[in-house]
Amino acid sequence: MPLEQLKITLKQQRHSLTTARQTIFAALEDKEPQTMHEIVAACAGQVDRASVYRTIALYEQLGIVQRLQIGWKYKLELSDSFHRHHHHLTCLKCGKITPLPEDRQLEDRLQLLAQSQNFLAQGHQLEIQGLCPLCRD
Amino acid sequence: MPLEQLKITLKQQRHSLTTARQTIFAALEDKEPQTMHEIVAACAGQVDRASVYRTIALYEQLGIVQRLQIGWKYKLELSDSFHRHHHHLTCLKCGKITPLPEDRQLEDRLQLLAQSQNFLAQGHQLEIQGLCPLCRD
DNA sequence: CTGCTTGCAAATCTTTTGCATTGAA
DNA sequence: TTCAATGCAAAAGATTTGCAAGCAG
Repeated sequence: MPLEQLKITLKQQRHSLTTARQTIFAALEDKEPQTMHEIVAACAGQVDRASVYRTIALYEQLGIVQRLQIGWKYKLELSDSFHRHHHHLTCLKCGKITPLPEDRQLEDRLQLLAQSQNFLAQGHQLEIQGLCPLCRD
Repeated sequence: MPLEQLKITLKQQRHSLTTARQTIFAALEDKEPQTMHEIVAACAGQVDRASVYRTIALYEQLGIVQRLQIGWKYKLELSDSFHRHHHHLTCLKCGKITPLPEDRQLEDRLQLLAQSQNFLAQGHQLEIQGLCPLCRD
């Protein structure tokens, strides 16, 4: 149960599980990556804008959410501990975001590339832009 | 000569090569990716903030510069027509950005992945985050 | 209870726009 | 000369902060 995992993660770092934090978590669960604006809207009437920002910052710090560059602006989604690690395809025409299935070969290659530069890789972000099946015609 | 290429690209789309545009181009040439703030600072006294924004927007539209998510904020650099296509490694500790050599195998894999979803890939962005050789110790 | 969280309002920072003026072709 | 491009100032939008009040543990 993902809510359970949220609770544990917060507890571990001595943060409390408030209703505002649950609301924001719920707004992110099982959704495509969203903009701050969308998250604030989703919590309208329940959580103040400032608290959304504060909570998202906390969640990023605790590795609960991750920020992605999707097209022009950044968007937010639950991180790999809550979703399976994945990347996205963005349609440049209609803006639709499609998750990519995990690809071992790709992941291994990235690890190797980092090593070739003597870097200790800890994470990565990838976005492929193009036209979705519907828009490519 | 890159300046020549800038001139041609602008002419083709019926845009003129002004001194402001040259200044901004020069500020981007042979540099690591920069924030808007840095570009504005680099042009201080020569080009107004508003013109920097307008010019960068034009350059993105014409494919002269590209926007990257580097760590927390986005940064800008000349695009692949002016630089060789590449990706970056970002050090999470010192913030240093290192370009990665082009990797055919990686690029092919990405193309294949997009195809598997019936997407027409037109571009992609990749950032690997980790610790650079100096900070990993 | 007690201190961490929140809401609210105000302050900052970033980006965009309107408009009169300037400059490239 | 002519219209696109620029500077300046003001508007709009996004994010952050101070502080008193509220809630979780």
